[in-house]
Amino acid sequence: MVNFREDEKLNKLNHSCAHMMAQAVKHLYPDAKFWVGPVIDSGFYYDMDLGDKVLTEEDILAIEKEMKKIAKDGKRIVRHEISKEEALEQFKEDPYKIDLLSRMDEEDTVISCYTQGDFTDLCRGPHVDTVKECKNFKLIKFSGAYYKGDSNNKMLQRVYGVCFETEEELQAYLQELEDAKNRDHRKIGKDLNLFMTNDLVGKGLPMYLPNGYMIWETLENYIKGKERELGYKHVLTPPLGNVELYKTSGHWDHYKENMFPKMEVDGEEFVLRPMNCPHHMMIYANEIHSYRDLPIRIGEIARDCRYEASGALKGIERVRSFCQNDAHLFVTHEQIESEFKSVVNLILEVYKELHITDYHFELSLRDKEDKVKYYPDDEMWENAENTLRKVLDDIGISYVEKIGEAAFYGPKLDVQVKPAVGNEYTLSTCQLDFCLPMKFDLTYVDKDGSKKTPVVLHRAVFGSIDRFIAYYLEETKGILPTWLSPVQVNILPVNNAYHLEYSRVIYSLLKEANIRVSLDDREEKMGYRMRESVLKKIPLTLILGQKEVDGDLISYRRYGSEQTLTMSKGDFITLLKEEIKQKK
RNA sequence: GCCGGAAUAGCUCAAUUGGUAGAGCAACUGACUUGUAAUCAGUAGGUUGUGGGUUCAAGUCCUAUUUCCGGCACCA
Repeated sequence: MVNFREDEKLNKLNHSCAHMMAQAVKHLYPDAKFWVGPVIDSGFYYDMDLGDKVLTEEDILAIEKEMKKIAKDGKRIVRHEISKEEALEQFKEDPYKIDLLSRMDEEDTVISCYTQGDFTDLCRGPHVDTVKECKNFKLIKFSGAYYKGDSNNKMLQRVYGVCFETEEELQAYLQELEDAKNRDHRKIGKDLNLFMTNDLVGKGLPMYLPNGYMIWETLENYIKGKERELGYKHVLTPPLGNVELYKTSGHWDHYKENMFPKMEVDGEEFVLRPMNCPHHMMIYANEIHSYRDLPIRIGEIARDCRYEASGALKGIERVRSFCQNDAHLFVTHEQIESEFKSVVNLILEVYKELHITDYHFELSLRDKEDKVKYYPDDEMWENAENTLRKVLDDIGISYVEKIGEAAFYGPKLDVQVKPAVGNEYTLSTCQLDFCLPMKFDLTYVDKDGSKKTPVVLHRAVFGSIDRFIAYYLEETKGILPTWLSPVQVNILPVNNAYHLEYSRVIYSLLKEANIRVSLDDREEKMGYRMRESVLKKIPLTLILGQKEVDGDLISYRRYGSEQTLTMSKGDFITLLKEEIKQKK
């Protein structure tokens, strides 16, 4: 999908279009005041103060109409410069402009403005030459947005739009947006009967249906297998714990607002756990460890519950109860590098095997100024951050550094992906932590007999299984590879009277070979059953009729193909087994 | 949580300015006995998310509430 911010031409065009929209809004709402109107990856927006006015669908149409008029009129966009003093004087009635001007550097004594017809706005530019060039635009969506992104502030009106050089490009883009809705995991999940929610159970609490759970279980077994190969030991811990556990870890202080409230039982206070690190810390603390035991790798498919804001909930991507594919690696300082590398390599390997290609790495660092959120130990942070940088440079993967995105206990490497609809999110993560081991007094006995504090790596390859399934459904448009498909083979007897018996034989044969197989023996026409098989996106549909019975053969049709191939039973099973093994 | 929008049969959707809640698919029954994306006929299916209100009359208007959707804020 096109990126408006990175594409130089589109960036300029969309920025100009944002100005044109502001001009149209000013025509319709003369008292309108404007905050910022940047170009973003998906187009442009403008944040506007319209007093008490809240925009409606009709208003947006009216703004579009006014924009068309302005574009048709085709005024030139003219740049001119004024001094900061002049600017302060000119915009003294506009608190938003004054705010912008006050944020500029001391050295910025000259301010640039852009004027088109009756509209002037402060702006660095650059812009296109005339508003005529902005005629191929569309306003996409609108909503309230907090002034300066702070929920304590007033809510402004934000309108999003896109602008292209040609009408054809615009239409193609709008079509892409439409198509994206069709691969939304919420739609696929409903269509394929993968998961559901129920008001009586509660919002943000998805339930996996047999098909969805088959995908879940297959992914769980896959990742646990990978982890076992790397020496992870899996454990099972309860989804709640004493609130003291979280006071000790620091999570209570940092996140109690986002936890389900504590409950009292027999004089003790419990919380549904928002994460399972503390449980794993206690498992480590359960026995004395020698330096010879490290690294110790504890893994768990662990259920956590978080009180996510109601407005944040989305399908199975953001929920209030989910399962992390979590693990904690307890290591010595010397082992940090190699273990961190091993985790990154595991992530890369899994992505490769699952054919995930559209992702990028973010190195999330602390904000040095934020003394509240981050554990106050400069040396620790410097060390941790430099270690992560070194490993990433060694492996040779590119990443962007994000200041202020670290966890309160340490820096982390996040793998970011973008869903069909909505904002990008973290799929996998690996976090370095010098902090929790100290808080829980974790130790190991070193060579010289002294007690040392281990370092912990928190990591999740499938951040949460729920979210991973959401992402994978969107990546594959619901057309899952055979190894992950809830039903791998669907058998259609041509005529039950003559071919059902043979179909049952093949069904048993596949079942014995551990293939997930179904037999559609309903008294319906072939076309009807074939249609359903395709709609369910079953990878392989077997057609068994007289030809197959006589020759002891099978014929199959692959999803997405109209070809039918015939081969021996044995060859088919071999082919299938290989395909599943290869995760194609 | 905040700003807006939506909610009609299991699913996808209809229902003039307020005036008898419908259709297709799915389900069920029967006929058809089938070679690659929908065989035909019939039956059943609803307190229009929920609670109040306005009205002779409410799916439609008002109000509260729940859930979902689009953004914002949040995301250990």
